[in-house]
Amino acid sequence: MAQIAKVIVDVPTMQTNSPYSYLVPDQLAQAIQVGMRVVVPFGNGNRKVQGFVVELAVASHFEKQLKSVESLMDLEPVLTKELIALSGWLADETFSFQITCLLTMLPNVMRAKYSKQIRIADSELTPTELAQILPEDSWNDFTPEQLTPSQQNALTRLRRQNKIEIVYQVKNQAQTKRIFQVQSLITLADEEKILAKVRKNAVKMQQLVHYLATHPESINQTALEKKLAISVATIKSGEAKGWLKRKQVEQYRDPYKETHTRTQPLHLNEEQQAALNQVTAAIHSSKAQTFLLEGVTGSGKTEVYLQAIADALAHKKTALMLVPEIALTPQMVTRVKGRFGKQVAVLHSGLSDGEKFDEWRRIKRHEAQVVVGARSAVFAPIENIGVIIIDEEHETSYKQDDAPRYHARNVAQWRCMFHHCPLVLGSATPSLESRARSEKQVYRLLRLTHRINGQPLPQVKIVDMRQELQKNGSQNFSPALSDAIEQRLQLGQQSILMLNRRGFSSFIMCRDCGFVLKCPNCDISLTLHMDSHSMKCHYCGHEEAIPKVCPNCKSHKIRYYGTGTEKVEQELQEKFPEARILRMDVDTTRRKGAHERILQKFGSGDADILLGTQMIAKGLDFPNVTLVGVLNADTALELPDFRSSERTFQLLTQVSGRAGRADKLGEVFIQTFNPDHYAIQLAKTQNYENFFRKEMYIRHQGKYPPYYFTLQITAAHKEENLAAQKMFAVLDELRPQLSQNAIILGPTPKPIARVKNKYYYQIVIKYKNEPGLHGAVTKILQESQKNYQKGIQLAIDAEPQSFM
DNA sequence: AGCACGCCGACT
DNA sequence: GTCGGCGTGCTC
Repeated sequence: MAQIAKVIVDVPTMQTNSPYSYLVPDQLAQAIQVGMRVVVPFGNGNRKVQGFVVELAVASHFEKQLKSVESLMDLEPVLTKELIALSGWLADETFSFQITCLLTMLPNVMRAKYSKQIRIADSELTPTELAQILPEDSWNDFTPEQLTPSQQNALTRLRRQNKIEIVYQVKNQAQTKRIFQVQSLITLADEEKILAKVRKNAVKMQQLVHYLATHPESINQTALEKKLAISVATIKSGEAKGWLKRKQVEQYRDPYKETHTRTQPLHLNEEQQAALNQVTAAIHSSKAQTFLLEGVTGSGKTEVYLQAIADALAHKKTALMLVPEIALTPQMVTRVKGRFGKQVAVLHSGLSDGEKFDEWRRIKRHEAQVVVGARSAVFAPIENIGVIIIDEEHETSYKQDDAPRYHARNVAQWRCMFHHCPLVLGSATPSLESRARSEKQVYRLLRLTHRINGQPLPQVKIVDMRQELQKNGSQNFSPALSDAIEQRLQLGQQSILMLNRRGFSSFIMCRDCGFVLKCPNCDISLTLHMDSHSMKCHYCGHEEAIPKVCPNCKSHKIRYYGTGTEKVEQELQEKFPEARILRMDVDTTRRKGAHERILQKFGSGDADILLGTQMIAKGLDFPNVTLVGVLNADTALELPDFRSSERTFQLLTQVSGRAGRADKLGEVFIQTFNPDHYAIQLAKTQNYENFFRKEMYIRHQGKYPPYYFTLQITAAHKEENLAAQKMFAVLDELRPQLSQNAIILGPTPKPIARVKNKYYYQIVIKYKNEPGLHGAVTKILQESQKNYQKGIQLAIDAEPQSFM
C-alpha cells in the first residue's frame, strides 16, 4: 500500500487551510516522518511550495490522482506531534491559518525562500530576445516581486506559448555555521626533517611547523591564525604539504559566550517557601494547575521561579520561563544562567536569525533543559515540561498583535494541560483577568507581601502639575523634582527619569494658524527627530524635511511642540551641565546590543541620570538608584481605552520599584495633571489590592473585561466607505447569531482611522456566553476571503489588548 | 499566493 | 475580427 503524506502547504488562505494529500515516492518512504518540512508541487503550474507533514496515512479521501512529494527539506522532524496539535488548536482559537501558526512556532530561517528560474524551451526564441525582457544575469534566480508588470506580462505570454519554462525553487534558509578545525599530522620527531625542507626566509611556515609539532590537539583555524599571526594561505599550503588536516565542524552561534559565575539557591522566607511548596507539589503530582504569584516589587519572585525550575530539573523534567522582551536584560539572563549554566537556552528578538536557530536546535536536541525567552519562546520545542513560568504576566507584549493573534498565557495553559504540569503567572500588578480568575478559584493565588531584607517601599510624592503650570508656566521639571535631581548629583547617587510614551513627542505646529504637519498616508502628526533632522511617521515610516515656513500660511512661526526624550535630554543638560546623562528610547536602542550597552554603562556608574521611555521601567535593578521621576504620568490615562487606568497603575508601580532597592531609601516623584485619579493615588501607596477592587467595580459598571469577553473585528480598505460598508455587512450577518445579552459597539472608525493609506473600521463585541459566536465569525472570515482580492482586509482579534 | 479560465473593450 | 484587461475559482 502506498504511503500518503498529509501536508499543510505554505499558502496562507482560508481555502487552503487544511491538509493536502500527497503520494510518498518509494525513495522517500523510509525517511519521511511527521513534522518534517517537504517540497510539494502545488496548483496548476505545479509550482513548488514548502509544506509540513502533519500526518502519514495509507489512504486519502481525495478522489483525483494525487501528486507526489518532491523532496524532504529536513533530515529529522522540526515539529513534535505536540506542536502540530497545538498549531491546529491555535489556528482555530485565533481565527488564523494553520500554516501561519506553524511558521510562527519555528525560527525564521525555517521559512522557505521562493525563487524562479527561467529556461528557453523553444529554439525559435533566441537568448537575445529573452534578454530584452529579462536581463540574463537574473535568469537563474528571480522573484516575481522584482519584476515590473510589463515584464510579468511578457513572460506570462511566452510561457503560454510554451517558449519558456519556469522552474520553481524552494530554498532552505536554515544554515548551520561551520568553522574549520586544524588537526596536526606531524609529531615532534618530524620537526627537524620538515624544517630542513622549508626555505630559511619562510618564517611563517617555520612557525606553523613548530606549532604543529608541539600541539597534537586540534585547534580552531581562526584562533590559530591569530595566535601565530599567519594567514589562511599559510595554513592551506601546510595542508597541501601534508602537515595538517582541515576539517569543517558545526558550531553553535552562542550569543552568551561569557561564563556566568554559578550561584546557589538563596534562603527563602516563609511566604516564598509556602508559595514554592505549592508549585513543587503540583510538579510532583503532575497537575496542570495555574498559580498566580502576586508579589510586591522586591519580594523575591525570581528566586521562587528559579527554585521551582530547579525542582523540575531534579525530577528529570524541563522548564520554560517567559519574560517580557523588554525585561530580558543581561541582568535576568545572568541570573538564570548563573543558576543553571549551560542547560539554559535563551530566545529573544535581539538575537540574529542564525543565533536563534542555533539556540532552537540546542533545545530540540535536548542539550538545553531550561528555556528563557520572550513571547514566541512559548513554542520552544522543549519536551517533558515540568513547569512553565510567565514573569510579569500582565505585560501586553505577551499578546501578539498580528496574525496569529495569540496570547502566550493561553498557549502556555494549553501546553501545561498537554504536559500535566503547573503554570506560574507572576506579577506585582497582575492583569485584572488573572487576578479575577484567582478570585474565582480558577487559578490558585500565592501572595508575597514582604520585601526581602524588609526594606521599606520607596516614598512616592505626587507633584500637581496644574499648580506648577499656574506658578511657573509650562515646563518639564517641577522645582521639587529638580531639587531632588540636584541632591542626587551632589551625593553621587543615580536617578532614573521616565518620559511616558514615545508618543508624547515633538510635533510641529504653526503658532499663527495652528497648522500641524501630518503624515500624508496616516491620520497622525509627524514626529520631529533630531538625530536624522527630519520629520517621521511612527506608523508607516514616512520621512520628510523639517519645514522652515508653514506650508499653510507661509508664516515663519512654525515651532516644535510637545516633549520628546531628545528635547528633555537637552533641557536636562542645560539645567545640570555637569550631569552625565544616558538616553534610552527606541532611537538609541535600535542597533543590536545597544540596549545592553546603555544599561551596562549606567550600571557601572558611568552616568548619573538614565532618561528613557517605558522600557526603563521593567526589571532593572541598580542599587545606586535612589531617585525615580515620572515626568508625565498622564499620557497613558488620556488614551481612549478601558485599560488605560490599569496600564498607568502598572507602569507607575513598576517604575517606583526601581528606586532604593538596596540599603538606600528610595524616593519617587510623579508629575501629573490628574493628581486625584485613583490609578495615581493608589500607585502612590503601591496598593494593588485596593486598585483591583476599585477597577473591578468600574469594569463591572462599564461591562468590560474581565466581566465580559471581547472580540474585535476590523476591516481595512483604501476607500473609507468600502471599509465601513464591509463592517456593516459583517454586523448584519453576525447579529442574528448573537443573543440579546451581547453588546455590539460600532461599526466605528478606529481612533487612528487611516494608516498607510488605508481606512480602518471596527466593531467590538462584548459578551458573556455566546456559543454560536466562534462558528459565525469563522464563517464570516471564510466568506471574506472572496473579497480579499478586492482589497478588503478583515482582521479578527479575540480579547484585543486595546480597542484602538 | 499564483495560475487558468472566461468574459468585455480598443486595437492591428 | 483578436489581444489583453482583470474578475472568479481552484489548488492534493
